[in-house]
Amino acid sequence: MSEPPLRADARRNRARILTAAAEVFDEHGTSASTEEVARRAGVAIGTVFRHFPTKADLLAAIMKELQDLLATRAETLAAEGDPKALFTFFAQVVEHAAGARTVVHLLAADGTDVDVDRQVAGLREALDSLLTRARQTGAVRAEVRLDEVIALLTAACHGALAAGWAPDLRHRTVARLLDGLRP
Amino acid sequence: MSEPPLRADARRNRARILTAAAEVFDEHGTSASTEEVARRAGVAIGTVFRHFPTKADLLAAIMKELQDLLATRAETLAAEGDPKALFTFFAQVVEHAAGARTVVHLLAADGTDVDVDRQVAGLREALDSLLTRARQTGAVRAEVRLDEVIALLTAACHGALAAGWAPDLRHRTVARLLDGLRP
Amino acid sequence: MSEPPLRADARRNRARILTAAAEVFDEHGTSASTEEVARRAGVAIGTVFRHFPTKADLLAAIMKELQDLLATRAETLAAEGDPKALFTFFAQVVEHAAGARTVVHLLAADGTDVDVDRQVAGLREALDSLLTRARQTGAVRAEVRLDEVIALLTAACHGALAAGWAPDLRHRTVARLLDGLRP
Amino acid sequence: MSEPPLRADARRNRARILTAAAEVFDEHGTSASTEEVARRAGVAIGTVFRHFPTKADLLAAIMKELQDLLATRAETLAAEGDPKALFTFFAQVVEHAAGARTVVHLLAADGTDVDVDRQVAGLREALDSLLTRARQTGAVRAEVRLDEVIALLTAACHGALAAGWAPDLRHRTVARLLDGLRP
DNA sequence: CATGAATGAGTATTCATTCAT
DNA sequence: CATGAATGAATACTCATTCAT
Repeated sequence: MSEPPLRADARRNRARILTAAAEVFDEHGTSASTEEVARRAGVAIGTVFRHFPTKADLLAAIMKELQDLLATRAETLAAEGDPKALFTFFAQVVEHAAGARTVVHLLAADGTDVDVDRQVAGLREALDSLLTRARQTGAVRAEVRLDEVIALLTAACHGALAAGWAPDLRHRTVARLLDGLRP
Repeated sequence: MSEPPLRADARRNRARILTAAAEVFDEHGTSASTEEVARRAGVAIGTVFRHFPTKADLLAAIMKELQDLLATRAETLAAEGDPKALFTFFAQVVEHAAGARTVVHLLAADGTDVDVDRQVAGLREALDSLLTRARQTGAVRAEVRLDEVIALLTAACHGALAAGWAPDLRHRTVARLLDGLRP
Repeated sequence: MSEPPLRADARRNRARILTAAAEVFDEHGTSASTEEVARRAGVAIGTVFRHFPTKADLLAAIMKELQDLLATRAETLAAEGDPKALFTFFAQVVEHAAGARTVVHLLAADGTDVDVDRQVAGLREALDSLLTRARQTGAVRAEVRLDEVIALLTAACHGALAAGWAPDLRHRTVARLLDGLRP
Repeated sequence: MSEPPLRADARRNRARILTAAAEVFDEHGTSASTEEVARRAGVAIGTVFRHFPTKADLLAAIMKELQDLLATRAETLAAEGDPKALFTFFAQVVEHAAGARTVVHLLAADGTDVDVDRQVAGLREALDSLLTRARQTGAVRAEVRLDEVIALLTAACHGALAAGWAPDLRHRTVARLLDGLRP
């Protein structure tokens, strides 16, 4: 279970690769070549495969990172206790997605074999807290369920990304989506 | 502009290829091989490339067909004069998207070079009629704009497809989306 | 079952590839690269893979060809009715093996996944005829069984090839082997 | 010639690596990875290459060890004076080969660059003693020469290994081979 | 026009070997 | 000396596209 801690240079390379991969896949989609990732990271191709034995592993690792980031952000918001935190978070995630393909892949399976479902688990809990709080304070209608919220978020991210909504349209669209949750 | 009329067998082949391509790309995504399309259509690979000089051309043609289909359907609904026709159409499109990747590609560019924007034009008009009518009768809030409706539809289609929402979840999610448009 | 007949150029290429492959694998072992085979055959790499979708398929095809050759030769000898035909055939095969790795691979599995056993079937029958005849005429002891003959032939081929026996030694060794079969 | 004596742990590592390598190459053939050898030996890959600068060196070392083993065994048998010791030894070696690829590689070069000929020298002498004794006592025909015996042994080992003869077939085949040496 | 064989650049992955830690 | 991360050449296989039959 607990791997031995990585050597300093290895950890640095792992990080570099992840960063490069996120960039490359954001720019050219997940069909971009691993070689390009290696080039951008400034390492040899073998190094990429030493850290991530498979392209799918690399993709999964990117998603994991992103998931951790989002989950942390959601937890922070939840801790602050603002009843509208759900709306804030929702909008933030969509904003992020507008610029980064990867967010979208985190929220819904793509075509890749990466099993996202399991990875969304962490995010799910965070969203659940936000939703519960919003319901309790009446910011959201009582019958709105967690899976619907996730579905709407997924849809918005996909849309924002794939359709390339301009900022203004994006904001109005998200507003309409959130309107659907209000009492 | 005006191509010479195709020979009967050529026209039949063109149709077969389009049908086969729609199936194949729906099943395996746009990364499916052109060879597979040819196989399914029962023609040789050369024939596919004679009709569609590029894989992108083939994809574009599929979308064009789908666009025509949806536009027609929207116009029919508009002609019937039901104030809630917009909702009906919206739901229908999402249902279709749930089973067919291609709808999604019609509504938003992907990674392919296909210029969808121009293709959505026809659909745009049809949706505009539906929206106008819905606004006039008060089925939809006055400030809801056309681009928002398209954005929501795009998002829902992408979500339904990519996330593979089960029917129940799909219906509830679409309901929430439409709730956002109501007064 | 019955494939459509190949176009003339395709058949020519197929033959060229087989010849080239036999040469290359004889020279460098089965670990030689498919690219080298293509180069030697004067075709592009894709062509090799169009004819033989897998390296194993290519190897299998070579063996099949060789098997057919040997089986034919054995049948010819059997038809002539010489009681010592088994000895003649045995010696011939070993001579061939001395120069060509591939013979050896026909007679025994290697490390490759090629299922030789099934392929030897044809040869087996031919050898059986020769052995039966030899037993009937008393050229070979009654208790000698077919599998032993095959085993000895396998062994001799492997030895001749791998150890690179000089002609003189090869002949004497085969003589000793055959001595073991005589009454 | 005289290397500085190895440190205790270094000597232990060398031995471990040799044992592991013998196992691994027996199981997966010489194309097995050096990394796998390291893993099995419980050392890092660098350690393997420190002891054996090249994969070929590692293979050569294994063979050297095996050669010493067999030579010792042959000498012991020769010392005991049994006229049939040659047969016994022959059978033993083949039995060993049936389970261990490495024996085969000892007796004949393969595709590797290892120069086996020189290595067989020691074994040659031992076999010579056995053969001489057998000839003197009439257990073997007078005209049987040493190189033929070696060739037969080589052949049998290759056959037993590559063809995977079942025990029963193996015994009968060896019996036939030895029959060829008898008066 | 249709066919399907040929092309060849592109991709993920492996592995012997080197070298900084 | 041992470690194990980095290297990068090599390899099997795929696929859009071209073109001779």
